Amino acid sequence: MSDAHDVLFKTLADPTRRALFERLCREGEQTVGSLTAGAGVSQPAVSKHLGVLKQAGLVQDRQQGRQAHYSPRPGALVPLLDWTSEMAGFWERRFDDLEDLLKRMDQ
Amino acid sequence: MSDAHDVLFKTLADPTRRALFERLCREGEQTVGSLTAGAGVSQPAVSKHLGVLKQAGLVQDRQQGRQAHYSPRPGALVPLLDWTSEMAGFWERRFDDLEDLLKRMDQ
DNA sequence: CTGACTCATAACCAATGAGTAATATATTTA
DNA sequence: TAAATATATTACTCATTGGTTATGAGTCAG
Repeated sequence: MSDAHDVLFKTLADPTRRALFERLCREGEQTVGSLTAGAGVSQPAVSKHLGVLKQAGLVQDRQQGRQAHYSPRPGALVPLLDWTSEMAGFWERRFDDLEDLLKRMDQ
Repeated sequence: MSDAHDVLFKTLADPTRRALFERLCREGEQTVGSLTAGAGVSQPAVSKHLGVLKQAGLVQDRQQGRQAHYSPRPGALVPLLDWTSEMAGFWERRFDDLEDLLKRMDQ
């Protein structure tokens, strides 16, 4: 029952977590320490959020010594983009139908 | 602190609620009764979800006698589409930069 | 007017989840 | 080896929320 959309929406619904993901998208790969500075929460909280983001396939990590470098995973947002476009598309189509109907009635 | 993206993601994060919105997008305007049939939950639950969707600007309602007709609100998904495109765009840009760098190194 | 019908609201319960402090693990440095 | 550093994990608390049943408010039919 719990499809890809579910995981994506749930993961991005939390503002702290979404902010972390945004920073990674804007600024590229960063360590947990760097991300913790600026996030308004503790280091364990950041670690947990990164774990959730990783589980959702939104980020990947690379271990280097005692530091963990996280970066956004390209393509992870595609299902979200698809879903949104599809939903918007349904309305568009119905709007076209309505316009067609009105045009036909206008004749 | 709680911006439009927050409301949209939080609202769409619940699968039951997202399913209701999807049905409205696919099939167009429907009454609460019609929506309750098929949603796996009680009528009050559906009403509450519709209230949240309405609060988020994702749907609108129209009263007709004792029935409430709900329909998706066009344009409500635009901020979501924008955000997703923007995030995907950041990676794109960085990817281009990387390619440029590799090309320059190749010379 | 009365009873049936449609939907919203109220009151409550159980589960989820985001946060914390404390601690464990692993790596670098002195 | 011992201390310091970087991150993950554990155990816990607290607020939020999605679900329920019961009921209220409004509308239509007999």
